[in-house]
Amino acid sequence: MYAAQIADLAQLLTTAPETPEGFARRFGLPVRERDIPKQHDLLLPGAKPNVAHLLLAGHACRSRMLRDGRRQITAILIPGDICDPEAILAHRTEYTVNTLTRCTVGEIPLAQIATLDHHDLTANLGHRLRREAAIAREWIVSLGRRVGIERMAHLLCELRWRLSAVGLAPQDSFEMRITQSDFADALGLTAVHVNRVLKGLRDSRLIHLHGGRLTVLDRPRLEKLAQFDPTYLENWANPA
Amino acid sequence: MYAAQIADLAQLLTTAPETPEGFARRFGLPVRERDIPKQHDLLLPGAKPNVAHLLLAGHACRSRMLRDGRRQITAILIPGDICDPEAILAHRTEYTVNTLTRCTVGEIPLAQIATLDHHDLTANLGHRLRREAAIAREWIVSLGRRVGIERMAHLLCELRWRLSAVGLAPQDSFEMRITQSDFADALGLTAVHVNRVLKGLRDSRLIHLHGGRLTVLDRPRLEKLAQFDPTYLENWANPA
DNA sequence: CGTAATTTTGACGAAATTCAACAGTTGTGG
DNA sequence: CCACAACTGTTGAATTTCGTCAAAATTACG
Repeated sequence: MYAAQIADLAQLLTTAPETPEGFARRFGLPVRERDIPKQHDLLLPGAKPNVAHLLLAGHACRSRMLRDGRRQITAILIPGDICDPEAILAHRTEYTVNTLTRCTVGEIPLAQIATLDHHDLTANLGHRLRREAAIAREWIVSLGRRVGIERMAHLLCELRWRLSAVGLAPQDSFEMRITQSDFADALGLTAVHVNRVLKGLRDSRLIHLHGGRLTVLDRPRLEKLAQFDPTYLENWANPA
Repeated sequence: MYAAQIADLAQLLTTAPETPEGFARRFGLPVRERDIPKQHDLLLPGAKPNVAHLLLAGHACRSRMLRDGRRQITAILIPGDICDPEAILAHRTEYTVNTLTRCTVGEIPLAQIATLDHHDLTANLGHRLRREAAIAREWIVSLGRRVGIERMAHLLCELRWRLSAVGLAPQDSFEMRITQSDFADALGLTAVHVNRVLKGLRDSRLIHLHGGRLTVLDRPRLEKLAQFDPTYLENWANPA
């Protein structure tokens, strides 16, 4: 009975998230809204959550810490992303999720999700997981073969694209309150070097960054510098 | 009718691949064996293959090339791995797959796979894809936050673990005919630096490398240097 | 409005790259 | 089976990219 509804979940890949009430009305799934402060843990590795976490507002990340304090962010989450998609299937998280800014997350009970049509559910989640895998591959390319400024440029291109896809980047401008230190942990650089790299992009008149809002001033030139090819983000319009 | 058989496909995650005849007998799937020379393309991005490629022998990789010739390997494939798991679900490859050594691949017609129980198939493929995603996350950590020698140590720990899991690394020793230049493209380093890093590991008596065979001499110390935590590879024993 | 967090800048150092030359290995055809 | 060519591995010196340390300027926040 939920089959037609959950199939529409695909829509969440291409539209901005909404209020829990609207979500519940559209998809027949109860969502409990919760606000989390910035720089807080949302999930720990090995957790067995009984709710799925849908990011409604703010920016979060998956990250891993080495014993000596070095930290690497493995994914940046934006509104519309599910923080722990594999936990829904495997009932166990693999990583830490923490907030980068103040976040609003929607909690959907796994018991509710289990009542959905299994075929549609795995199709939708598989879809998201393949998309995330494609993004991870491109991060590997960035970290391995792009120099600092190209790496930053590529991440900004990716974020602009993804935010734009959910309607959160009008006029190539979007809210970006992530700390330079967090950018560093995502890009495999130091905070100091991130600062220099951002200055380079500003001096080249490629971006404008002020008051937590980032504007891409010259998208073609930024994408050329980053060698950004959005193919890996496209072709995900709808699950089979 | 194939349900029980394909469920056993999980076994391929934990046993060495075998001859096409044995495979066909065990799983009821026809496999055409094919030999590919080293450094050859096996799949190109955007291809719509009508067979799935199971690596039976040798080493291959997924890779991406930037316009200026820089190349990054995003995954190393060993016997038992499926080269293009998402192509089975999405009917479209996202990346290039090329051989690093001479390879034997088993080709399984997608039409045959389509006859299998859908639930078991997605469970098995989802399983593989989640495992690969976990490996990709750890590569991101390596490329972002480990220095050269740690990066190489970590990759060798990963390969030893995975090869051991399919019975191809007795006494912590395994065949490794991958070029230093290919190691470089996997680790985000230059071939020259890979050479120095390998010399460092040899001089520290952590590994022995001769005649295409790599032996881990001091596994605890190598894993400590790499901060290798195999959790991300474990817990994949069987799909749900 | 004051304190903490973050950003910015400079000087210096370490990790990795580039360039170049040479040695060793592998593969091939005569 | 040898000779040769092509590829792969090894090493040194100079250079670049990025990191570390430190301090000042700016911004965010209770």
